[in-house]
Amino acid sequence: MFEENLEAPENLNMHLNYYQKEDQVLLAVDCIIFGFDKENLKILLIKRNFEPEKGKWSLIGGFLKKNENLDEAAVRVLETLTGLNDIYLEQIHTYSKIDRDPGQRTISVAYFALIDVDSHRFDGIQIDSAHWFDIKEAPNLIFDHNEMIQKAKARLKRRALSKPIGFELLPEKFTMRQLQNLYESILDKKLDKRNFINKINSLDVLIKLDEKDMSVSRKGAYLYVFDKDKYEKKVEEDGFIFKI
Amino acid sequence: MFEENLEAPENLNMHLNYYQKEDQVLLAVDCIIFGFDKENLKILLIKRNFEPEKGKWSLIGGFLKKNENLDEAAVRVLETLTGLNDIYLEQIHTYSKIDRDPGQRTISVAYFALIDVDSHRFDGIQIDSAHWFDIKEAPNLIFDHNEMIQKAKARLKRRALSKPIGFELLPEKFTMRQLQNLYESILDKKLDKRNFINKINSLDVLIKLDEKDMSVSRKGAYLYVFDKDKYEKKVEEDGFIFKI
DNA sequence: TCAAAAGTGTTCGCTGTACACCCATGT
DNA sequence: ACATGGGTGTACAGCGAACACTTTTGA
Repeated sequence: MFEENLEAPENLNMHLNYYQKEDQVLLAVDCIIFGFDKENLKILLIKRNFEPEKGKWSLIGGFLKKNENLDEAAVRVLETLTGLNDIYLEQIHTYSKIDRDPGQRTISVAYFALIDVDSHRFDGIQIDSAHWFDIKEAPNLIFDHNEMIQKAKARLKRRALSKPIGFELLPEKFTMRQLQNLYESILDKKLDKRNFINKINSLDVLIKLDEKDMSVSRKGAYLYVFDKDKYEKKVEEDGFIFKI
Repeated sequence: MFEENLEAPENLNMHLNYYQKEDQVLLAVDCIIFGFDKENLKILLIKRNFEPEKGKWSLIGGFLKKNENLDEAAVRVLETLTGLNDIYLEQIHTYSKIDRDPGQRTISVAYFALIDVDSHRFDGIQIDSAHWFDIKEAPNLIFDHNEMIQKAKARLKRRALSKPIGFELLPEKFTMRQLQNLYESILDKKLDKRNFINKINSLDVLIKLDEKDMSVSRKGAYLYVFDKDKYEKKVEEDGFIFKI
């Protein structure tokens, strides 16, 4: 599953002699993977099938390798799990409590990732014990992973209120209702439909299509796409800041 | 993380070998120490007296030890330098570019710290090559330390706009002008005197003393103290958020 | 015809911002 | 008397928040 540790142990001893005693530590990344299924905010977890804490739910993670930086390690871990490599990733915090991992002193750098659940059907999924949980119904996790999720949720909220980050979680085409559902999930509160739409429209970064999504209502709802070019031009020109 | 290696001691050793060969790294902390001298925002730097990059300016840092977590390491580094141990500290970001330190692969966790320059006269200062620079006039730094400072400044700005963090940087008693100077330094823009005072007063977390600071003007300026109890009570009761 | 979701504007209060003059005192 | 920084209030615009009814169409 995690193949960080599969090379020959030649210069192992050298390093052992120098650093094992005082200074070197294991460095891991753990990914808080948020998803959205057009209805609710989800989080991707795996069930451990090994000891300790076997059978318990955990974040996806892996160890940093010598030839990569942390961002690259997070991308690799994510790609190993999902087969995807074009995912929004952001470093959150580094956790270092001495006994946070009962097995061995391990420092872990938490990342959060945003995925559209439906568009990415995970053909490349490597771990069949992975499961999407509604963010409200996530189980208790091992180690300090609950704490990591709390921080990631706060970060997501903050990001959603400043950058149009939500669009990373949506399919290319989406309805206003879906966008609103997403923001309600992230902010964890109900929003007024008219105020929300007025606000979004005033930002002027969406393109309304002629197409309708007929799958939910009889009347059908217009589909929109995010106009990334327009958004980036605005950021450049007037320091435009997305704010809901 | 994932310690597949905890079932039996044999297993453990096997994995230990793997880890030491591949995964262990040096972990450092670097501190961005902000100070305020009643006039301007400052940053504390030291001149390196060892290779590599000897003679260049750098942040204060040190390596994580086995018996401490990162927060404790940051406290220790700061205390070693300044003799102070009751300082506001906050983790910012972890830097891991492969060749960021030409000497050896080192991952560094950046912290920012807030100190009132005048109240703390650094009797315990250990490194005589330390120097306070005006934030606008800081020299070029080694490695990725410039980048760290940029992020720390952004974090300080954000914090100053939500929590009354500025009071960490001020002496116990301060004038409105000093508080405004501080916020102008942090936000890097001029503020309107009347609007600032009105805003601060409406927050109702300062106590106006009868005492005046006569050192600057002929008229003298009233001194204030931050009412921490009142602030904390407000946070509890009405989820009060400091916002300037 | 009815059920279920989509779509659409206006009003009001608050908050941020712009702005100018008198006060107290030491020299 | 004057120079220096301290201290004070108002008016306006823009934004967020509250709020209800009509439209569409498949069943």
